[in-house]
Amino acid sequence: MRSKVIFIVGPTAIGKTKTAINLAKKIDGEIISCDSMQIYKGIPVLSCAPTPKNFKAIPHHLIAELSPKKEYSAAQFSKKATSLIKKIIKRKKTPIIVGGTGLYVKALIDGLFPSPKKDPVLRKKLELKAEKCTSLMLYTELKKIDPIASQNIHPNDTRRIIRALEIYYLTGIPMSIHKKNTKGIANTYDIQQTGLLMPREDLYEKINRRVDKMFKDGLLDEVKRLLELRLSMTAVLAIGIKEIRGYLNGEYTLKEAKELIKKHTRNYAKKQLTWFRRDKRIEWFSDGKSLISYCRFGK
RNA sequence: GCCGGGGUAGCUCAGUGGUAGAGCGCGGCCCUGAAAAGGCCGGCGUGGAGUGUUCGAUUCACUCCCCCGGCA
Repeated sequence: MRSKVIFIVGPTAIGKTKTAINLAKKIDGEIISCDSMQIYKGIPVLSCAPTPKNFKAIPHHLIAELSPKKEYSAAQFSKKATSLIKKIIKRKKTPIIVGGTGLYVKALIDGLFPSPKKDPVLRKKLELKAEKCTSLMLYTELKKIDPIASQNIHPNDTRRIIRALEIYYLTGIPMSIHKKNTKGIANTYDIQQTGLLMPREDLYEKINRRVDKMFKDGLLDEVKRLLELRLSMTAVLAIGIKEIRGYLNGEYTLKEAKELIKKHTRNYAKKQLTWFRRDKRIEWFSDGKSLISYCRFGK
């Protein structure tokens, strides 16, 4: 019989962390964070990471263990998480993957094809080309070498065009061919994907309240400290950093910075919902209790 | 009360005698090594109310209502 691996996904602020901890207590699980920001050290408030108190009750992984000076990616996550799952199952515990970073979930479940890391030199070259000759030119180039992949990429989406070209130039094989050879943990384990959902209006309200609380919990000082470091390209993208920097530079008031953070977090939640809605394997629940009960006893 | 400015999308506003747009918001979508990123699509409207002029009014005229300044 295949071992069970549970996923809890959903938009930010909906209560995944709390639900996961309650579930872990009931089924003797260990939590793996599937989140592009919680991996970083020194940003507990900004990333809304579980508190050390939670850590004591339930083992947590991939939280606050990477310097914000370092980059992180779906591939790194997938690799780390796959090996953690193996270890957790060996200990006769149930892995619970919790997080809102949709691509990371997909990378883990369905796999990433073995592909080259980003090549900064080649990328720079392509970026310069895009700047000089417009992205349409790169798009035409991609269309020639990989017509299938180009169908799902918009001519304006320079970043995605560059990645597809990069893969081709580094491997000699078009991305769409690579894509057929992916294997994720879905081949090895019994995946149970669950999600939390609530009316949009309520969620936005909850997000607004949480941002207020983040400020009370010392967000401003945390970001000030962070800004003294040379942040990596990925860490610097956490919602809250550029907004607070704008305030510190005198571009707008603290109140305005706060409203911007709320807005950007709401926009982020919306994008997460679009991403997860697409995956028909997810079982949705409107509260943590019914999710937990489903994971324990089935429907 | 008088004088001036203004009432158009959820908000801020543009424009036109042939039933309306922009930015933001909001909604939908795409997606493999930056994903809290990047990209695409959608106007969501009783044009303050009414009367008149006109083939035709959101646009012109008049009356009323409401907001903002100034004078009383």
